[in-house]
Amino acid sequence: MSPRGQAARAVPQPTQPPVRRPTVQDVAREAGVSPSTVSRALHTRGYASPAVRARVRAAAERIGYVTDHNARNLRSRTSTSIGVLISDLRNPFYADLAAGIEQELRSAGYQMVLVNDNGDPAEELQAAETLLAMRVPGVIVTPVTAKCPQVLQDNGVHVVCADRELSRSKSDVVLGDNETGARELTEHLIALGHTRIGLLIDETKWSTGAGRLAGFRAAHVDNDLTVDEDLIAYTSFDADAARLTTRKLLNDHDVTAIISANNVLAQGALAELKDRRLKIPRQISLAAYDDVPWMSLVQPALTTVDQSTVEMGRSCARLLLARIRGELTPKRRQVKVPARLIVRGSTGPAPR
Amino acid sequence: MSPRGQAARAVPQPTQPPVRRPTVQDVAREAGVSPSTVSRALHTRGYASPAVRARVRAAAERIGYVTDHNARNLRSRTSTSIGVLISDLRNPFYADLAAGIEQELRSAGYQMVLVNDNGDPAEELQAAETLLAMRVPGVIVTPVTAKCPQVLQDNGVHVVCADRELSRSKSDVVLGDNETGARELTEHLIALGHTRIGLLIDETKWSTGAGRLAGFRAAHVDNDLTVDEDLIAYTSFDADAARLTTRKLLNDHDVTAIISANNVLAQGALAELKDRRLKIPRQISLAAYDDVPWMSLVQPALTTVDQSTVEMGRSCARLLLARIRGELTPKRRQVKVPARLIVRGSTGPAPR
DNA sequence: CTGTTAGCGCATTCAA
DNA sequence: TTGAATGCGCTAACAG
Repeated sequence: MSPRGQAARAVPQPTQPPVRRPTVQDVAREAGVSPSTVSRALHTRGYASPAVRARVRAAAERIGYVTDHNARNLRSRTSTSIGVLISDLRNPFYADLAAGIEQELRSAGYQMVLVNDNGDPAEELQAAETLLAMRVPGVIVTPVTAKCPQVLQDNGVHVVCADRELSRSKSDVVLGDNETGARELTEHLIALGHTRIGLLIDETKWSTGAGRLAGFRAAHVDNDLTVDEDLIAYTSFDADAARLTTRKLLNDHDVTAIISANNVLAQGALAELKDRRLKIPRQISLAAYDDVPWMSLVQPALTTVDQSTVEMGRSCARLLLARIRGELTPKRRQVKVPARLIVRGSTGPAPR
Repeated sequence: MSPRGQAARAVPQPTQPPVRRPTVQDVAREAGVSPSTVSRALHTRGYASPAVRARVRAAAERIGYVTDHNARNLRSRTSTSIGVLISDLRNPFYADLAAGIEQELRSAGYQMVLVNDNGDPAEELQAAETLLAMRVPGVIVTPVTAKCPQVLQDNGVHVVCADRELSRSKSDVVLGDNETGARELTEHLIALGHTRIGLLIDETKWSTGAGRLAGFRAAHVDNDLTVDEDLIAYTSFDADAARLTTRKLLNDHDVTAIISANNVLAQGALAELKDRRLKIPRQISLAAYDDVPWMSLVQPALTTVDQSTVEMGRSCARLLLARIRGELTPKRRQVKVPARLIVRGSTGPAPR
């Protein structure tokens, strides 16, 4: 194996020759027309008499003809495969996002090539190159690095960034309303009398973390509270780390409520609270950004912000397809998907 | 839009002509060799002197050459795209399965085309046709209908059925050890003194449901208990239905424990138990087949059977690739992934 | 080991 | 409205 670079990419194996599949030639013979007529009858709008069209389709059906996308893509320099690059399929957020994307793509006749980049810049870039090789017309990505969208766009591939944007991106983007969502969540707690609220957060460089933090701050400001910076607990992106960070937060400070910035961190926070046998919400309130199913199953159910993740995915797909079809002005589009506060049992009045 | 049939399939839009990308010709010129030498230097093993190979790769890198998969696939009659057909990406079971598949495929240089068929035979079949059009060499499917694997195989596409098999399938298959898993889970309850155990199950026609039911029965037989058929509560496949079925089960029978046959049904069962304020496991024990993350988060955490779902996905991919590469004898392969009992807090001694 | 030739299956010119 | 000719970009034969 070569060490690196594009030549390292795997290549088709000497697979046993697949069965010979019918071609337009075969259909043409069967229908008694020319190959080009078959092509037009099957796909192009206009340019084929209804009679011929019917005959050709019948013939195609009869002999089991199925268009060869490779040939079609090669010739027409288009493709109906769309690349989707996400960070972690096992995280319900990304799974929902992908589900929304796939649904919309499929109903428009497109296919989804899904790559899990594990949030790793190298894998993300490698994936981008694979998608370039596939000549996909567009990619939806939850970006890790600006370089990935960059490379794709430099090669004429349309890009929609999903969930977050990095610095000054030139691509279309679909974002959740992180600031509003976080503000409402924080205000909900403040309204319950909480003044010492811990924020468990993993990153603030992406627009997601930055927005949620901003909303958290804004809620304080709007209510004449000052944010105690020590209550902003920066942690790593996994549940175990979140648990340890929560432990430290509770040891060092007397917070009456905790907000976790996403669904994964919430797992860690909840685990720690349960471990300490703290009564929720009597002794401490817990709330989470990014509602996922388990949050309704625990007792008490968690107060959360629902990001409409599936809809976010659908939006991404719709936007990308519109772009590909040339239905949009050159101006960069930014779509915002609403965030919705869902109050459940895990938040209550602040203990005195 | 035409009503149905293959001609209805969407076709590439008149997208704006993409940027012109470098071809082997360009690389050849840049490196001062012939196109075929470029091809060999870049991909084929052997048949190119190290010097030339290096020169070609450097040239390719320099001008930003990226292989065109469409052209390559067309010419070589192979493809590195693999179809994956699953029922519900939002269900963590399928998400994990897909994640395992993708991981293994990607590390072997293959791409995953993911289709969510929603457990619908029509969508499944439609997806199969799309994958035929893409000329994928193989497909991994959690089958809904026997027709789907059938159609694919008839067209020379290798198929691996994942998680379950339908009737006498001719395809390779990767299954969980449902019978053993369910037996161990049931025996665990029996050992705790339970004799009236409810089984919440949605289907018994697929090998999954049938296997789990068989394991449930076997455990009873092995322990000289007779299965009360009324305690086998057949339900629909969603959580809400499971909840209603659980309600009925509890109303009509005095079970001391409930086993749910999968992770979705467990949601319904748990919801109903909580709604009734039943103390778990003091008043009733609850156990679930198919461990997913939330089951460790609820209080008490659920006793489950872990299906090694990600590993199951990896196995599927490995098996399929081996088949594609022709490394396997013609004989149909059946891989069994172990099931593992995980005892947590939701199961306890039977109340007297 | 390398270059030349040919053609994968299709959609698109252009003529008729 | 249809048919004939062309070539998308690549790799498999073959010859050298």
